[in-house]
Amino acid sequence: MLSFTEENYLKALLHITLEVEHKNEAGTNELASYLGVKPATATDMLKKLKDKKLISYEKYGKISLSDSGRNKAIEILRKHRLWETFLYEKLDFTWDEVHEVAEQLEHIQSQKLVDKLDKFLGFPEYDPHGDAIPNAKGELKPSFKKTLSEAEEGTTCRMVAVKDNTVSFLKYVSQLDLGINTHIQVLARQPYDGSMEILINDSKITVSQKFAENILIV
Amino acid sequence: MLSFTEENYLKALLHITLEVEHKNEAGTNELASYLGVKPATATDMLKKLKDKKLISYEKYGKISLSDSGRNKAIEILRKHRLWETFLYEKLDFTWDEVHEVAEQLEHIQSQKLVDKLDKFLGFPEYDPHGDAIPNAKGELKPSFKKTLSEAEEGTTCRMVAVKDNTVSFLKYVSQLDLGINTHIQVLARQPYDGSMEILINDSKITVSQKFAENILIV
DNA sequence: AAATTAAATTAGGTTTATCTAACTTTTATT
DNA sequence: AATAAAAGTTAGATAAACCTAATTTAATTT
Ligand SMILES: [Mn+2]
Ligand SMILES: [Mn+2]
Ligand SMILES: [Mn+2]
Ligand SMILES: [Mn+2]
Repeated sequence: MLSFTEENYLKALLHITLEVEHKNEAGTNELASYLGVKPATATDMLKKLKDKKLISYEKYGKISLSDSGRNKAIEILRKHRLWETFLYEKLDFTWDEVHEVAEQLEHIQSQKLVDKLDKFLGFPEYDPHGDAIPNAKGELKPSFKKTLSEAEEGTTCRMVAVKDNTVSFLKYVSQLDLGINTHIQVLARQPYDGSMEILINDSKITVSQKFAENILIV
Repeated sequence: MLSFTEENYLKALLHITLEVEHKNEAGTNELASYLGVKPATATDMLKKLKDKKLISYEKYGKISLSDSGRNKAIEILRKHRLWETFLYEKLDFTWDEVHEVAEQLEHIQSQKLVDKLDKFLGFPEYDPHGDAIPNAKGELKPSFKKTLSEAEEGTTCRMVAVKDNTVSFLKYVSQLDLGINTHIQVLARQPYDGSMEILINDSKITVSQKFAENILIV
């Protein structure tokens, strides 16, 4: 049985390696800064995770998840996203509130609970942020790649996910009346700073490039 | 914020002091054995809980919960019993499976989650074992006291709770077709060993005194 | 190629929660 | 009242997860 902390290291490695396509490895400092600990602390844990064959790693080398480490990490990701969906769908949490609580719930150990929760929610495929939920077999759909900042002027697209999961970003998105499945018409892009004029629900708004880079579309 | 472990000590103290009416105190060894740790370990924690003013305690003396310690313990008990109810009512867990998972879920920190869960469940008053769920104000109904072993021959009573929460007991109870709200007719009590002949759902069965002492009735 | 910078590790501590073994205090029994 | 037993505490260790400061190795830049 893995500790709470070990699980968080595995999950962090999965997130880092999933962030950039075909990257598949992480550095000690990168991992430490992701987790908010010092590199020395991460080094200690890396030795432990290596002993348990959850990662492959050599002194001064890059880190990558082993098959069993990856499976474990995906299980945790699955629980995280199922719990977020539960909180959002059944308990009326807003999408900016779910993550913090799911960070705790994802560590509850009970295979039966995960399976029953999945069934109770109707085997959802996406969480409230549009992220794919790994299924019971551990299969994870590739994440959406195209951002609003890449949309052509004059086209219409549909928002399918967010890249940034911070409370402040999510609150801002909701405030603009934007959400998963909102249709967005791209009116114009300002060449100077990449800000965009878009039409949603018949109202015209302007968003920054930074903002547009965090909205995923199809 | 209390640690997982500190919470478990408070909860244990509440359980011990609730077990016997007007007892309201516990000993170090009693507490340690309840928690499955050594008395020396408990002594260490007692100093810490005293410093935090969660218990009142003097060296070599008895332990009792302070008001704030009791409130904290009742919050945890509330969460425990709400989660048991959730697992039982919404996820189709059996009543012998819920406790183990609730032991983990009771430590999730989110006031909003507790309130929303309570509402989602329709503000239940009793958990799957017939134990009262403390309400949002921290009010806890007194527990049932009369056991089947005390029922008069020839009378009919209704099962309202169980005293023993172990998996083996609960499974045995279900197997006998007994559950919360089952009506029980007491046919006879064997003077030799206190075993009882009872009628439930038109079938006659015999249960031991030990068994009857763990069935609470009205 | 040498020097500089960045990345990672090691050494030595701290805190929390646990243990064993030895000791002290309290309670019960003769 | 003396003794024995039970209850509880203290001292000293260990393991997990973290830290700072110093050091080593690898990667970049001149
Ligand atoms: Mn999340
Ligand atoms: Mn999410
Ligand atoms: Mn329980
Ligand atoms: Mn219960």
